[in-house]
Amino acid sequence: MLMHIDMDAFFASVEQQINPALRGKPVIVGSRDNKYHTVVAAASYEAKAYGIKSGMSSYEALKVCPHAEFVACDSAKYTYVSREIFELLHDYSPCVEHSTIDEFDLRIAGLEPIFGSFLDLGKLIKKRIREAFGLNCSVGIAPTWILAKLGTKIRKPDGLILINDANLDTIIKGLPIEKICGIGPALTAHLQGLGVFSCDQLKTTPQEILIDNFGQSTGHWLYQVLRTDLSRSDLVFKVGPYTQNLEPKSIGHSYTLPRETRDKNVIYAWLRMLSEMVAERARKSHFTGRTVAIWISSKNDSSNRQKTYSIPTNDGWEIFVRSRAILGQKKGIIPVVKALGVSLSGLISDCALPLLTEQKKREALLSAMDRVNARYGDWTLSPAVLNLINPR
DNA sequence: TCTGGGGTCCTAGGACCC
DNA sequence: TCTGGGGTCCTAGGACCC
Repeated sequence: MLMHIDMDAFFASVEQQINPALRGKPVIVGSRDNKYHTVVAAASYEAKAYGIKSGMSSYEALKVCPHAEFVACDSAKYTYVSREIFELLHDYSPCVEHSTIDEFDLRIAGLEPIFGSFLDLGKLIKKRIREAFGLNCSVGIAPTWILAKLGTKIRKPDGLILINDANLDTIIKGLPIEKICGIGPALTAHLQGLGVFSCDQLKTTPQEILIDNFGQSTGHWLYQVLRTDLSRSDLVFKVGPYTQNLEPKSIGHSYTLPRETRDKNVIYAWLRMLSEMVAERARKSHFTGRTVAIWISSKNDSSNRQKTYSIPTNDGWEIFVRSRAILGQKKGIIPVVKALGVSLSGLISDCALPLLTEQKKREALLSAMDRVNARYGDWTLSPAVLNLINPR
C-alpha cells in the first residue's frame, strides 16, 4: 500500500502562515514579482473561490478579484517547509519519497497494526502536519501510486481517501479521464475520439484497441492505469517516484524578455546571463554537462536546438559560447525573440572531470566569483556585457 | 501592462560502427 | 563488392507535470 500526500495550495498557505495578515484572504502567489505580468503559481482557497487557478495570467486573476493580495514566489521558503515535512514523515514510515516540492509518498504496507488502520494513519499524519505547520493536505491511500495520486486529486482540499478493490469501480464511475495524472489534453482528445470519456469506460476498453491507437508503451500504460494487480503494475509505477532518479537530468533557465527583439547584441547578452545562471547552479550542485540546449520562442512558434560536445563544462562563458554557436546554426536571420532559454544536460558528477591546468585556473576564478556573489548578492561580479541588460 | 519557469519521459529518424 | 541486421548515440519535437 502507498500513501500519497499532496499539500493544499502549498505556496499560498505557507505565505499565509508566515504572514498572519494574509490569513483568510484571497492570496495569489505569482511566479515573478511584476504583479500584472506573470502567471499564478499558486492561489489560496479564498482566491480559488473566485475561479482563480494556477497557470492563469495574473492580469486575468486580478480582474476577477482586484483586492487579492499579491505575493511574489519565494522558493527558498517553500523548500525549507517541504524539507521539514519530509523529516516529520519519517516518524511514520522508513520509506518516504519526495516527488515534487509539495508532494510526498510513503510506503505503508505492514504498518496497519501499529496505527490501527490505514485511514487512522492518514488522519494522524494530517493532524500532525496541521499542528506543526498550520498546513492542510490531502491524503490518498491505494495499492498503486497512480491511484493514490488520483485519490488526492478527487478529494482536495483537506481530503482523505482509501482506494482498494472493493471501492475502486464505484469511485471511478463517471470520473473524467483527465483526472488521471499523465492524461493531458492530447491523450484526452484522442481517447474522447474513441468514445472514452470516463475512467470506467477506459477501464473496460480492450487492451488491443488501446495499443492499436496509442502504441505499445502508452497503450499498455492506459490499460493498466486503473488496475490494482501489483504483479503486472510495472508501468503504473513508472510514473511514480519509485523509479525516479533523484539526480537531476538537466539544469536550465529561461526568461521572457521585457520586449520582443531581434537585436543580436541584446539576445547575446540574455544568452550570456542565462548561461551564467545555469553554470552557477551546475557548480553549486557539482555537475558538469556535455549537452547544451537553447530554446527560442517567437510570436507563433518555439524551437529547441541542442548539441553534444565531447568536453563537459560548468563554465558560464563556455556554455554561452556553445549556445551562441547553436543559435548561429539556425538558418536565415535571427527571428524576433520573445523568450529564450539555455539548459545543460548530459550531466556528469563533477569529480569525474579531468582537471587541466587552464581549467584549474578558471575554476579557481569561478569559485572566487561564486563566493563574492554569495556574500554580496547575485551579479555583484558579472561579465561586463551584462551591463547592457542590467540584471541587478 | 494581456500566458512563467522549472522539469521529465518518449519517439522517430539519421549517423555511425561492427 | 554488395547487402543487411543490430546497437548506440544524437537531435528535434511532442506530451505531460507542478
